[in-house]
Amino acid sequence: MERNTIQKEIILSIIKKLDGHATANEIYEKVNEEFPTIGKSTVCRNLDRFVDQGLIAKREIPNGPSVYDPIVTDHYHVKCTECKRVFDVDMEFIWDLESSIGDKRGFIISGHEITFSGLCPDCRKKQEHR
Amino acid sequence: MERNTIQKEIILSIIKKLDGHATANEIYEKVNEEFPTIGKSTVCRNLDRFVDQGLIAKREIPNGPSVYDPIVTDHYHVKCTECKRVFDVDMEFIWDLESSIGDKRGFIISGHEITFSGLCPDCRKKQEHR
DNA sequence: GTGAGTGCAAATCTTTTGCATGTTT
DNA sequence: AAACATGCAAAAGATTTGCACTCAC
Repeated sequence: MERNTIQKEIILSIIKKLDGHATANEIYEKVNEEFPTIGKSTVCRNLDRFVDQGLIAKREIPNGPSVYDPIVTDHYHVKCTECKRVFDVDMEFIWDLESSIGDKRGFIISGHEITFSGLCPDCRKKQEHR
Repeated sequence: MERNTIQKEIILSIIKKLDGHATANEIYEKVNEEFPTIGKSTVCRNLDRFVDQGLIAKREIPNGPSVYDPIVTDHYHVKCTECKRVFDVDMEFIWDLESSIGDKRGFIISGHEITFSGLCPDCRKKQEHR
């Protein structure tokens, strides 16, 4: 049977409070401020558990650490090529995207991710100032 | 001035010979068979250089090592949820996908990747045998 | 001869794992 | 008390970097 611990409570409350997403490490650091003895592995383990339970979503990002998201509905992301931060994209989710695949060659498709790359407003401004 | 070395020649010929893609490590191992003294960092450095030169493409895969691809034209990929291997998808590249984004919020979009997830035929068969 | 390129080891970064200890039920 | 969860440190996997040495030019 699953047990309730203070660690879980704090980790979950930190994520639910996010306005965007955060990496496991960022979450660890925030949790650490409130609860300095917590271990990074506890954070990672619980994040994965919350994902399994459907409480939060894990967004796997090309060439970078995954981010955890309090919003579990499917949507897409942009990753800034400069600062590597990840943001939500304002775009309809394409539910039937897999129907665009011609020959599936025996694959059973279960989902998809779209990650745009681009320059975020902050980094663009920094570049203009040069 | 850029110099020609045997290492570069071998690495490039190995990739160009691939029928799919391979991770830096897989390429390193193949190169190592022909040229046992080569270092892994030389392989990684040269792969990145070839990408910059447009000779090959680097495909960044969610939650896994990037794969290098002798085919530089844009296309999409499927990653098997079991064996984690990456395959090409038979699907038109959506050149104007970014026009589907509503509010870009100041982002300058430069590209996108779509990675499907699914079960490859090999792993499916293995599951059926149980 | 000069400096780009190499090879090695070490460092980085993210995530996972082994295990003794602590805590919830 | 028994089982589950935690905290720490170490491991694992991918990639990068520092640096002395080598070799292509």
